[in-house]
Amino acid sequence: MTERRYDPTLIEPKWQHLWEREGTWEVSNDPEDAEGEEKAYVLEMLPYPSGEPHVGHLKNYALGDAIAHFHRRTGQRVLHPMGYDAFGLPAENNAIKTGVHPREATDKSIASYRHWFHRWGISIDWSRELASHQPSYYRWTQWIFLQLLERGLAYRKEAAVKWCPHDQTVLANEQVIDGRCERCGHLVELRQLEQWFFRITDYADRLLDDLDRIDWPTRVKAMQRNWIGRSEGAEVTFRCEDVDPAHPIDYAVFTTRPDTLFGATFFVMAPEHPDVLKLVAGTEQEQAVQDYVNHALTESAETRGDVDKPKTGAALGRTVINPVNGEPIPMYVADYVLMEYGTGAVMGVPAHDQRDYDFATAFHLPIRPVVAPAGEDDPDVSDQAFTAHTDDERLINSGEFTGMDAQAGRDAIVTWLDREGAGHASVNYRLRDWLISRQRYWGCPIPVVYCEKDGMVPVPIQDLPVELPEVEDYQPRGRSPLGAAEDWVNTSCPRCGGPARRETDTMDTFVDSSWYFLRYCDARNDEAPWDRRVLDSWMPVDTYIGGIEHAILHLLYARFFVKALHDMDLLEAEEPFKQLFTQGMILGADGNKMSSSKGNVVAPSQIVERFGADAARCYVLFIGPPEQDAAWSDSGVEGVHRFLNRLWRAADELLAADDRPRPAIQPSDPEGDGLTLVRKANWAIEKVTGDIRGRFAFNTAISAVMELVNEVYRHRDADPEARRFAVATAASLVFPFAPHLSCEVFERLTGERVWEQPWPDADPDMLTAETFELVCQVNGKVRDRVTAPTGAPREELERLAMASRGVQGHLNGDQVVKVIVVPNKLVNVVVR
RNA sequence: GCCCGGGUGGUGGAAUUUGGUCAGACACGGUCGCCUUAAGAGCGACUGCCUUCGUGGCGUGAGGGUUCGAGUCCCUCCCCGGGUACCA
Repeated sequence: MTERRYDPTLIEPKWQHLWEREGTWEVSNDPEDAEGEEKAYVLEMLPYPSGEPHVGHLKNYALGDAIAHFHRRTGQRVLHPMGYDAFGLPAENNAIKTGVHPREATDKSIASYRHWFHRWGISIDWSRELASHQPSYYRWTQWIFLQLLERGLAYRKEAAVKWCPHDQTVLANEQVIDGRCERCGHLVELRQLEQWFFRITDYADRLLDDLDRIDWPTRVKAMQRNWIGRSEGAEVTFRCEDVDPAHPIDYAVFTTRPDTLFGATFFVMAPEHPDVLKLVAGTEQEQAVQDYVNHALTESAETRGDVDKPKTGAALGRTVINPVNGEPIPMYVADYVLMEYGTGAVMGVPAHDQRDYDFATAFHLPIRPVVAPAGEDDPDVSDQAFTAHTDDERLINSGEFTGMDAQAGRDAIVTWLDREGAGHASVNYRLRDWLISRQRYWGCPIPVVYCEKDGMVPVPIQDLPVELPEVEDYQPRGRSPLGAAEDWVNTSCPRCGGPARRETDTMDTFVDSSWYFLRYCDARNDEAPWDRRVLDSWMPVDTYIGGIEHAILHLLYARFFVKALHDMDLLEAEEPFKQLFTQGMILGADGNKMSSSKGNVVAPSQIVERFGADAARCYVLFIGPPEQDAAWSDSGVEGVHRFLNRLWRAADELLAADDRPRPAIQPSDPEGDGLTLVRKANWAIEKVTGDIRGRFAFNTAISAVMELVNEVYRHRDADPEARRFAVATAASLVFPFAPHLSCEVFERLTGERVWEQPWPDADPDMLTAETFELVCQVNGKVRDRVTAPTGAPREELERLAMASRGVQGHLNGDQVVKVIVVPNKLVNVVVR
């Protein structure tokens, strides 16, 4: 065979077409086909199609593909599908600007993504492809919505919601970052609106507890725990008898420190609390309180949220009774108390809470310590005693509870409150229900209608999908653009047949992506979202790969969906993603996040055109540990390309001498350089396998193949059969990272399709040499190295070391105190 | 503040499983050589710092400690990145 240059533009399309023609990566749902094979569901987060894919996508899919390929070749039945998260704001904003239907830009972008996934040679089961904007998909998104509605997990309520004045839509709490819209950065306002919610708070405990059952990065788990924010404590009732002693009003507060109840010296309500103005009506405090509340409500979330801001507030001129000691304490309104958390009111315990301390100092309120280290009965409160915590804290100044250990006192006080009907143990969450309505066009319509007679009526399942109507104007004007499609909005009530109007809000796009991994399992099912038997055969996703930016939103919502659907008996799994892998970002060459304004964007298309898909894929995996961020380097890609080229030429040299394709079998009794090569090849098998399995260390896996190839170059005179074995092994091992080159080289050498070959097994006999270099230390310093037989007993190693010249030269006649022998490694002689 | 990560050459990083030699694999960059009319590609050698070149000294953010032996374990601290925050 004539010499051939490594030309990715020739070999890559060749294999891509073959895989496509043969549907190589399609996997059947028929249990008959499984033949006892284990399943592996490998999934990368689906892309939001916008323009062309960028290097982050390349890394994401190169990672997932490597894992999918590895599982296939180790005998697993692999589901590796692809789809598009097609609804969303960028396409819609573009439509507002250009007047072109968002579907057009979206479909164009999808075509581009699809093209590049083929061009990168990602092993996708294309028969399951989906996009969330297709009626055949969102029909089932609506179906799931109706299931949630039926079980009370979807509901409508009027609430103060976060409103983005720029995007003209409400936002979920999770989409508000530092008081600003996560998408456009505008300050978020509060609006009182009737909106749709999903009752995710019902699942707070399970979402928290089940984190212990999944193999996710600790930091993602920590973020979710943080977000759910479970606090254990007690609800305590304070009674206000000032306004009308005949009709006392009870105010509950939540506290995590019921043990400090005797230290409450004041009581504070949030400015939004509905009773604040009622409490001061007609009193001399009315004007001052009114002014303060107005000020607090108009203040931006940002200013108000500033922890370092001095405490402000206004006295209400009323008191409440502390249930434990009957003491009246003054009431205030202050903006450091939030209406959204707990009950919107708190007890002020300045001796044991920083914020209460600051407030008490500003308003000259008494500070009474009630918890102190054992033996201290009069701790110094000027010094913020609450910050110090010791193990032996006891209650002081606490009536009948005085002297109890803090933990026991806490329990005793809660028990007492319960008995007296003045409180009970309670748990609070930071997590709020998920607000899913959006006043935008490009989303999944909410399938309900409003009838004058029957009120809110769900659209019957047989009428799904409620298709998105065509409109002229995509601009939201404080209400959904869907409202303008009069023909669509006006409909008849499914219940009474009378006139009705459709819901015009669409769903948050996170709803679409909360169940797509379920649909892949049975993507072409027209009768149901999935067949449960099929679904259960694939779920859960074994390995899920994506960016850390989805640590809270998407991953929490998807977990909620799976739990809710499980409770409806629609699937077996209780967690969607058994193992999660969060990849790091690829930064620009300057170390900054890639952005067109910085001019540091690397387009994968350019790299693929210049060096080929294999080099591009290998490079993004070789660049560093995949979970870490890494800066792009042009010379780095060249280096990887050089390596692939060297592998190609190593094969080419062999083929130039003998181009008969035949299985590359390990020579039975290699010697000399041949033995070195065979050993190195087996070492590489062991190393690459270990690096992929268990730890996703693709960077070191690739470097091991590089070492093997370097070794082949170092021993060009070795026995050709040993070289053939080494080169074919390198080609086989590099398959998950550079599949095209791997296929081409492997086929030319052996006549076989590499993906049909089982993953190689290392020959244990070739993993250890007969001898090793024994390190001989004296007092921990290396003084000699001698050759010793592998597996030699301790005594022999000790004898060899003691006899070595280096050790003898450093004993200096000192007394040998101890000899440490580490088999197959070293001997350390300790002398004095 | 609280919760997660992390700090190793000029650079990205390696040293996996239970602490076990020689820290720095692999790659980038650099220096030199071969090949070439030349350039490029390719091939090969060297490349932590210091050095009075000695079988020399110093080196994994800083300081302590445990150990025959520490990048790896423990304590104290500093710095960087991320998440979260008047959440009671």
